[in-house]
Amino acid sequence: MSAYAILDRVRKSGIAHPPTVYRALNDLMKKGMVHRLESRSAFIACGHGACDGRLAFAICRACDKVVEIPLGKKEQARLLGLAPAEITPEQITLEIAGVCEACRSAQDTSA
Amino acid sequence: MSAYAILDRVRKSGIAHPPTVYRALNDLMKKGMVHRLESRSAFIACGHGACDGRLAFAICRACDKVVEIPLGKKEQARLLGLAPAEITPEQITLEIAGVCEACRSAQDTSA
DNA sequence: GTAGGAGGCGTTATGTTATATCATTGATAT
DNA sequence: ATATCAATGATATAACATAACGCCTCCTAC
Repeated sequence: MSAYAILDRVRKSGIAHPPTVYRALNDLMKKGMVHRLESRSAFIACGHGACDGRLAFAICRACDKVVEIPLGKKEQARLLGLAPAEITPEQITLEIAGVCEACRSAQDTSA
Repeated sequence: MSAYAILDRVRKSGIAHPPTVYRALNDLMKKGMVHRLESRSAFIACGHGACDGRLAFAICRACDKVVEIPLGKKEQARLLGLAPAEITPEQITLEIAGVCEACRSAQDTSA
């Protein structure tokens, strides 16, 4: 969901302004309960309640379905290792866009 | 640079409105001459004139310096392979945030 | 050559995402 | 009780992006 979609939802249950929503999202992200999809400027509730490790995401470009991909230590290390010597890596953003099974089927049908 | 930073620059050399800039950026991106940094909502000129292959980026969180990281076929395949069976992967977004050497030194000095 | 239409470009307007800033409330120590 | 500071609430605006329209050019058919 976008931050403003969230805002619309919570308005019904009380007051809410953009900064309130963003503050809540930031807190939840610190706790690993919400993740941000950089390539979509959107947010998603963690499917596991809370994640500690780093995650990648697979995102359907048609229906926006998102699948979390936990990154093992080896994968994390490998990804961090891609950074040039000049930049000490700290954080990984990995998002894989594609088409999910359902949308691919729908596409075939319409074609 | 952000799209609006570009806009400010080109205003001096004539007319420019946001859609003009975004259209130009989109064309240049198709040609591989400009890349978009999803995690920053910003754009960068390709350091190589033009890239055909997929790229990752390393970005200094302090000074916004960006280093392009060409992804070899093996790395691309490995990254695409992280996608779950449910989603057929098409595109990779990989951005590594960190601190560059210069900013790390500056930090040490001030500490 | 000129009427009609497709596509590109400039422009206006607006939509979407995010944060700076100030006010208010509430807890804490004295 | 009151000064102080932190957390929350609210206003306003900044930053990023695109929808939609009109004009102009260029191509084509006649």
